[in-house]
Order: sequence, then C-alpha cells, then structure tokens
Amino acid sequence: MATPAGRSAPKTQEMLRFEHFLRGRKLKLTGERLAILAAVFGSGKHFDAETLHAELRSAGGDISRATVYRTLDLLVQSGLVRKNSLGANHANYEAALGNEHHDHLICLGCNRVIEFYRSDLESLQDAICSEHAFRPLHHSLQIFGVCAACKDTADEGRILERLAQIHT
Amino acid sequence: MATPAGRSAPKTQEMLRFEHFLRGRKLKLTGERLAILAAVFGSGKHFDAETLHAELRSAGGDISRATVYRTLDLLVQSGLVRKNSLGANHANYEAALGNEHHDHLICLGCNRVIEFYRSDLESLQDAICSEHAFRPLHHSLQIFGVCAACKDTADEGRILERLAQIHT
DNA sequence: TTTTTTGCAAATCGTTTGCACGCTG
DNA sequence: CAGCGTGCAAACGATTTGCAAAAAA
Repeated sequence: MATPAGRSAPKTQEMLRFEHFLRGRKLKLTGERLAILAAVFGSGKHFDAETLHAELRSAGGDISRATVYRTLDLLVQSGLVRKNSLGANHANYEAALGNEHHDHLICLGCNRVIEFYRSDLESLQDAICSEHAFRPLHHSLQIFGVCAACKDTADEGRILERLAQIHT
Repeated sequence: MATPAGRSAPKTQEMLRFEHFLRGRKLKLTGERLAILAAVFGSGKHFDAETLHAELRSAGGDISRATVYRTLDLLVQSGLVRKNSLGANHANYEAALGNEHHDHLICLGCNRVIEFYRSDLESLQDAICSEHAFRPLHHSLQIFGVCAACKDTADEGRILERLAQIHT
C-alpha cells in the first residue's frame, strides 16, 4: 500500500476532490473508497453498480456490494459522479469530472449511449421554466431510438419490445 | 352488473378502444379490467400502481395487486395509458386518451407535476437526432425544480435532499 | 481510543410469476 | 368447455440496512 519512502503517489484531481469532500463531512478515506474511485474513473463512461462491483472483484479486490452502493452514493453527493437511468430498471452512473452536463441518445438496438449538449436546448428549457415561474434545479432528457449503426440491421420487433420495457 | 333491459350503458371512448385492443389479441374483457380502466380514467392525471390499487379497494372492489399490474401493462401496450417515472423509484402512469404527448416539470417542494408541450422543443430534438443519424422513437424530458407556489415557502434543505434521491 | 466503515446476511420495495381455481367467449 | 384471467403467496432483482468486527483519525 505504502508509497516509496517519503514520496507520495501523484494524486489525481478526483482523489483530491474526494478527500476534500470526505474531510468536510468528517468521513474517512478508506482503501475501499479509493479503489472504487479509481475504478469509476478508470472504467468506460457509463456503468452500473453490478458491473463496477464485478470489475473491482476481478481486479483482485474484495469489496462488498454494500460498500459499492454506499460509496457510489457518496460520489454522487460529492458531485464526482452522476446518476442516470438510461431507461434501465437499475441505476447507471458516469464520472462527472471533466465531463460537463449533457443529455443522452440511447440506442435500443445496441445499447450505445450517445451524449450530446446543445445550448439552445438548454436555453429553451430555461425559457419554458420561466413561463411557468418554475425554478429548474435539474433535468433529464433521454431520447430512445435507433442509432446509425443499427439503422439497417436492427430487428424492429426486438426494438419495439425494448421500447415497451423502458422504465422512464 | 347488467344494464337495464335491452339498453347498454354508454360506452366511453376508452372502453371501446380497450375492447378493440383486447379482441385483437384474443384477450378477454373482464370485470376487473373494466373496473381498472374506469378507475384510471376517473382518477387524477398522474398516479401509481399502489394508489390505483387502494382506490379500487376503497371503491368496494377487491382486485389483487397482481391484476392491477397486469392490466396497467395491457393499458400501456394498448396506448391508452402512458408510463412515466417522474423521478420516483416506482412507476407513474397517466391516461393518454385525449392527452397528447408532453413533458413534465416536477416540483420538489409539493410534488406537483406541470405538463407542457413546446413544438420548438420537439423539433429541436428532431434536429439533434438528425445530426447524429439517430432515429428517435420515444423521449422523456423531466425538469425538476421548485414551482411558483413553493418558491417562497420551500425549505431548501429538503429540496436538495429530494433532488439527491431522484432516480432518473 | 473514538468514530466511522466494512462485510455479511437479512430486510425492503416495487414488481413479477407459478399455480390451482374461476370466468369469458 | 376450451382458453384466458384471477388471487395468492412465493419469487425477484436492485438496493438498503442492522449488527458486530475491522480500520482510520
């Protein structure tokens, strides 16, 4: 565990932020939390708790599912991680550091998630909120459909079935 | 159950549509299904399975939760009902007949759900999809925040707590 | 040493399902 | 009367929680 005499390993942005967050709440920086943080920022963009748990396990660790959930929750609270649904019946997560807000196109053929950001969409939403004297704090836009890669190969039947199961 | 001699009770739009849907699938029109249909179209805009089940129960009926879920599923498939999430950890539903597509503003103070429709928002989404060669089939936009009525009274702490629990 | 964390297994919660009986077409 | 539909209770899958042991501050 220890770093070579007197030299600390380079701390990543996310580590610094997480430490700061934990300190602010008088919480402790444990090996498990660090391992999860590293896995989150090392893995692909979108993942779920189960996948993360599996990755940690195959990476040699032995962290319980409970700790994974508990830590993901902390990461979300700290703002380092975002929680999405993406139409699944389980939560999806994504690292939020160096990854500004965006919305999602979700392919029902291959499950690919395409991120997009459009300032005009954002301002249109703001305008709508104004009209309703509504103060927006958060929004979630998910567009489900078929991506370019699946356009020709996708089986319509299966697509529609998936569409029906969307939990959004 | 029977209607007075020779005169059938007026059938509502939704009954006709549901009957048609069921016939098309060789499914049966049962008393339970009719009762649920009536409750759905008689109740407020947004509701969940549990609430619906309770309403049916207090209305004298004795329909099992399983049947409620099974029937809601049929209603969704028939297009008579829409299933939403509204940020809750359980599904929400709304009657879809005579109720065109719209998106939602959800107040974290009082749970009020404000519906809105903006064609420019819709076409902007279409434009975004085109740019990505993505064929949209369905979308869900939910904006969480504080409505006009709660603007002054809402407790920020509670609001933020609610925000953190959003399962979207 | 004091306090927080962890792993475990049991508990929840919303929802689904297998089965034996009941009702519709 | 042949199929569907229903209620029940058990099964489910994702997530949460109580508790005693383990680790950080």
